[in-house]
Amino acid sequence: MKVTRKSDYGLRALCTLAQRYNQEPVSIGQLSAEHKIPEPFLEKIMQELREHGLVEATHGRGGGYLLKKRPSAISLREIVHALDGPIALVTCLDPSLKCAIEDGCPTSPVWEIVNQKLEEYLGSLTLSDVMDLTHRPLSGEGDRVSGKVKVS
Amino acid sequence: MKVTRKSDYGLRALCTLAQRYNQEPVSIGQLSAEHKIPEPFLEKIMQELREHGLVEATHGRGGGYLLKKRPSAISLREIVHALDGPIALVTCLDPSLKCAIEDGCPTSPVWEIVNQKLEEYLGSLTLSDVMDLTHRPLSGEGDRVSGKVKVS
DNA sequence: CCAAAATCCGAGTGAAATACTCTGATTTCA
DNA sequence: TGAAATCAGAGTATTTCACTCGGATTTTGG
Repeated sequence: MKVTRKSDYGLRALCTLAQRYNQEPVSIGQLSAEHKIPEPFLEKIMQELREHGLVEATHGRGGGYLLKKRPSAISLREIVHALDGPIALVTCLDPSLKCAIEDGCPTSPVWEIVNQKLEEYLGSLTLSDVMDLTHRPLSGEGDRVSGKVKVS
Repeated sequence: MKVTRKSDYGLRALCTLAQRYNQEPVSIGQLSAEHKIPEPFLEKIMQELREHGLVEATHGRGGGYLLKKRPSAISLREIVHALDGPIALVTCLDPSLKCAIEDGCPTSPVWEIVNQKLEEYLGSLTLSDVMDLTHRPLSGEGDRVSGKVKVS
């Protein structure tokens, strides 16, 4: 039950791009230095994000990556989908496979529900929300609301 | 982002035990035949469930496993915890490890929130709910409520 | 009492997924 | 034209997963 490092690294990089939204492009070198992510690995990640239309790249000297949409229009769900693929909480739910037990599989209905809940929730969180949370971490003051992110 | 087969298999086996709550114990042989789970693997799974107090075993002829609590008192969360360990959506969140980036990790706050949501949700679903869902699958009739399980 | 039926326990293994790396090509701009 | 950047695809090491194996222990029916 894990989000891969790819998704986590990708999200970190996107946070930086969100901060510099509408500014100069940011290179892999800068991003990997800032977040201590291995360069060639991050390169792959950024490529996938580009292929999924979350980011655009400019080549050559002074080049790098830019967000293609505003931070509040990019959901966690999109990011995870781009890097880890659609969420299939259980192997059964992977559309490319078929459940061994054809009829009346006793568990897939629940996993489907949980899966959907998770997708919905990830869909409701945007890059802006992530940045808000980073700058005002959850500590002490009980339940807090920031934007549409409710913790309790 | 997957629940392991262990958790899925464990849940299936527990469904059977829930059906026979307060009856004779059910052996690994019966359980593995019913759900097409490899016997020695299921044996391990049942042992872990016992170690976590979800199930009790009786040895020898006619022996097998029984639920230790009523089905409505066993949550999906407990089951997953017993078999896959506490949910750590991202490696960072695993209490036994430490985040590479000590301060101001830009992503852990979000993952923590999502993690907690997921735990809460799994905690709200019980074995009884799972069984209700199995017998009345979600199809056609739009959003439906069964017990405290809300799908929409 | 003893043999069969069950669980218990610890170690081991094969395959797949994850987390990367490497090499070289291509684009862009100063 | 060459340095700085991305692009593209193949390759590899490590870890996790999904399961196996062998033998000990407990219980009960006959």
